[in-house]
Amino acid sequence: MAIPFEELTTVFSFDDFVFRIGELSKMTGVSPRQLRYWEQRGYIKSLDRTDDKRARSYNYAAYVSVKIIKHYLDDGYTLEGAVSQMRSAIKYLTAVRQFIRHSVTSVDFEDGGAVIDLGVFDGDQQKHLYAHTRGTDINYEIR
DNA sequence: ATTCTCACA
DNA sequence: TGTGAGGA
Repeated sequence: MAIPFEELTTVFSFDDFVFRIGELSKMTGVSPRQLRYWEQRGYIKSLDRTDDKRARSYNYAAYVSVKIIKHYLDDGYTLEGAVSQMRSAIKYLTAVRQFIRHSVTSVDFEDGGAVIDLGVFDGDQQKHLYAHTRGTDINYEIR
């Protein structure tokens, strides 16, 4: 029984994850003071604050950005350098994510491994490219 | 209990 | 960037 990948992506939305500054701080090891400062500098952004919500809130995208900045910061980069690395990393991640979103149409399982449908392969759009994965080993098949 | 802004012995 | 004040 193949799982329709698109349904999973609509049901499982990362945007449903929203954190406040204290939570994001614990999740990333970055102090609330730093988070506010980074936002002031335009490095990260919090969700729009409506009249009733005076406190900042962050989505998953913000979490990823902070996590990446923190990574390079710990690696010895300056804040500006870490932010630069974060921006390019986000570009790569976005490109890969988009590719996967549009290429993976379904996933099935056969004898312990996954069979991932990578969509139409030929110009006539009659055949699909399948990736058979077991662990880190990947074999391709046109069917 | 948390978060916010502002100022800085 | 940290910290404390004074509010909400």
